[in-house]
Amino acid sequence: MKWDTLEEEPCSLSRTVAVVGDRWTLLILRECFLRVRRFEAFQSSLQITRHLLSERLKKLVRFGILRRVPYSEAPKRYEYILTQKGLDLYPVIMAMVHWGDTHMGDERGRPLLHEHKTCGKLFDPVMVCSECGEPLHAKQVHVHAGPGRQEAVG
Amino acid sequence: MKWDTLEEEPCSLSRTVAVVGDRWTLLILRECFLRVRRFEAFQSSLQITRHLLSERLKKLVRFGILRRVPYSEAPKRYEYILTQKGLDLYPVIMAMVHWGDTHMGDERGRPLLHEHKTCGKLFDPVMVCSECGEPLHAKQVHVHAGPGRQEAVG
DNA sequence: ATTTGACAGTTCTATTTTAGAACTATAGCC
DNA sequence: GGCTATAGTTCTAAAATAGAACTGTCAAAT
Repeated sequence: MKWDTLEEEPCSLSRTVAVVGDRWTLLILRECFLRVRRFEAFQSSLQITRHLLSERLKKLVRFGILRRVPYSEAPKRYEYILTQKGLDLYPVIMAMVHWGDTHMGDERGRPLLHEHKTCGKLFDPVMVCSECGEPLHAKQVHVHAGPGRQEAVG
Repeated sequence: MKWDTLEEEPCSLSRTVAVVGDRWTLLILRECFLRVRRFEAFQSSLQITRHLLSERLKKLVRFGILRRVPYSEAPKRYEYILTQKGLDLYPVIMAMVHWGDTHMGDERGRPLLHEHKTCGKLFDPVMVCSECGEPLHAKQVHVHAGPGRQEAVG
């Protein structure tokens, strides 16, 4: 497959996968949501090679998910901060965390607990229907072709 | 990094990424949710090489995300069906689809529309707090170390 | 009875990506 | 001048992926 054109496929999943669909990118985003911002900090917490980290950060900046912001003038140094587009990936990351909590746990219990500051409680993320508010399940959803596609895939 | 031990890291995101964190696996799962079940069907709709498709399907079966179910005795033929563990990946896929709809769209509009059979309406998936039901935003969440980890990462 | 086609893979080589380590560059501090 | 911190770049070796061809089973067509 031509990964360089994946982002133009008439499929929103493909387009998302084109941008964040690899191991390192997802792990880098985890660090971003844990407030990591600097090259050295990413590198040492992930043990990613400097070369790949550099590449992935450039790509995330290019797609508008991170902003490269100077924090020192001399020498010039930058940090990488989530844009709104990047912050909007939170449900993707949290959905993966929740699946891992549910299906990949061990006897030691959860690695992290999440507190919702708004209500003060420890929570799990739940995906609901924007219209009726009920939790979503794959079997209750029917897919239609939208305007961005000729015929439905299934 | 040692990808073979990623699934044992004390981090639910790492563990999830270890299983579904690559381009082909995510695309294969999309097809699964669109009711694709057979080797030839995956191969022709994704244009994935047969070798990689074979590998990825084996891996998904090994992790209990797909079940390999015979549908013909002679010749022996199998199809791949989502288990409950696999169906539980729906929020992950839908979160990615929704992000793509929101941030990677073009002038043609959405490729697919989703109808919630329960309420009959076209919807978007929304991630909410299990405790108070409010939509989740990264900045309203505070992370604590859980029992499965010694010290918090951030 | 032999050929053709469908299906579900496996095997092989060439190309691309990633890992791992070393190197570059700027500037502050001792 | 030498040491450290930070943010990269460059190089070679190893691993993963692409692309095409091949295998094996059986049914249906010739």
